[in-house]
Amino acid sequence: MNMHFDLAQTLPGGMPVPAPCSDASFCQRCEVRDRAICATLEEDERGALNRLGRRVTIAAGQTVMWEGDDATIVANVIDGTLKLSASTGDGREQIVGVVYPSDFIGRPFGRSTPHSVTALTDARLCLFTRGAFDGFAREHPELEHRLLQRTLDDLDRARSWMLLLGRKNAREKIATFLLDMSRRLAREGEAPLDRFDLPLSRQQIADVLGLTIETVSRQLTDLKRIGIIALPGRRMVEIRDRAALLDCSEAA
Amino acid sequence: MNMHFDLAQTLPGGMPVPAPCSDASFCQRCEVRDRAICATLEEDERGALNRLGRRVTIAAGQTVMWEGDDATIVANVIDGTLKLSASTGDGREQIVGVVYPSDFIGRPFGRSTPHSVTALTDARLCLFTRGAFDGFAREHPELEHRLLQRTLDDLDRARSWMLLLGRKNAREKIATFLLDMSRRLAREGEAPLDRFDLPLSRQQIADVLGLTIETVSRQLTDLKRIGIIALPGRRMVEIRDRAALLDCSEAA
DNA sequence: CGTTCATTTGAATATTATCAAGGGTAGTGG
DNA sequence: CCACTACCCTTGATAATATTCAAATGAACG
Repeated sequence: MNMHFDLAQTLPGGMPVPAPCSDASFCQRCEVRDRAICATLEEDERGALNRLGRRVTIAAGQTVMWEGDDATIVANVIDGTLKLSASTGDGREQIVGVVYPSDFIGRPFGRSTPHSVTALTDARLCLFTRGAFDGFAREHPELEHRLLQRTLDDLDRARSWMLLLGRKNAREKIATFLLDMSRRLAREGEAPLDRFDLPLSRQQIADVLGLTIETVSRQLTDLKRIGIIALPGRRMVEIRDRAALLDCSEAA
Repeated sequence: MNMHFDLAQTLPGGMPVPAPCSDASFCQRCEVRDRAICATLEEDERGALNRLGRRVTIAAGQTVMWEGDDATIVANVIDGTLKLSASTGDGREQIVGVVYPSDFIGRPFGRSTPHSVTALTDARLCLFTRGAFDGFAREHPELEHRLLQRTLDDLDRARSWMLLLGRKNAREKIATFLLDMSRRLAREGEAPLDRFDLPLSRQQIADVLGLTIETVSRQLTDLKRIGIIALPGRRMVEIRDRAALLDCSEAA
């Protein structure tokens, strides 16, 4: 059961597609209005962009875009966590990014989507068709500038992750990952968390770090054994000795 | 012996800094004028940008920017090949990008440079101070758009390299690397080369692929032994069986 | 012709992956 | 409320792959 946009765009997985939100109050009530790329738009311009977008709800596990597909949609993440992933012909997977509320997903100004986008939790998106978004962006340099800033940040992050993938050992990878999570899950500008719920399963952590699930499990157990972290629940992590964990991460 | 700009900007390594090229003909004769980000600017705007830039020559091995430094300069690559690299505290290095003529380097709109930039060959740059470039870019949406496109492409490339670093074995890494080189060294839009000179030493190849120099050497020797490639010289590679090499690369 | 540096090759070792069970937990239905 | 079942995670033993250490080869340069 696929539903179709009136714009002849299709979303995989048969998720409910609400009517266009012609009501400008959508943006005024938007949870990420101060952080998403549309934050710098004037009130009336934001209204115009809003009329191009659609609020969409995604169930955990649903894939929004497939690697290699024509790039037909882009979106702001309003709520939830999603993964960006690439995979080899024989099914090995690498998670190349994890996105959170206010992040932007999809590939504007290009032909095909270079990686899959899959919801890790239930998620809500503010979805645009490529044609509509690209056109609007070209006419609004302020929006493109925000998008550029975000893309530059993403690139920095991707490249620093390349150092992890290419040159760090399992222990260092896990330590770096935990510290990164503790920072990213904290509220904007606040101190990193010492206790948090991982949004990822062990397998997904392995896919982020280029390891196997067994190695992830063993490394976490080891860090627990030596008292650097505690694991109060399947997905709960507590950093008990941040300095020691930083030592393990061996970052530059 | 460091030389200083009159704009109080410093370039490491004591490379010669020519006077500003107030002569607009610099751009008209520029080798990369049709491909660099300035390509879409109007003639007079390009002249204005030109007056902000300086032609700089870099010797092979020189580092133009250091990881973690304040981001004070950006540049177009006019000629030569440079590497972008990150490293761990104990000196392991990962090359996170290789740039060629017409590429853009540096981190606009940000505080610090996330990775080092080092010349692999002698190189010529069209160099701008951050303040001057950022200001000009903000006033020229067309330029920012080109920069956005380039950054999006770089991000795609970085992420597909993450799949290689995290999930491919040595054989696959080497095969993917050779195919990538044969494509990137071909002229824009032309068929991939079957024979080319590597711009990288064995150690640098290792740093790109997250391997050791010995593993790179062994894999190349093996590929030669089974007749998929030939190695006519230290740095020369000939692809003798592209289909087989593609098989080895196991890309999605 | 000798020196130097990059590369290749070899042998031993280390790290991580793979294969194979075994435990825990949550959710389901009796 | 208590099995039962799935699924995820952990643990153990073994194997594969790449690294490390060491030495030899070879090309480039003065």
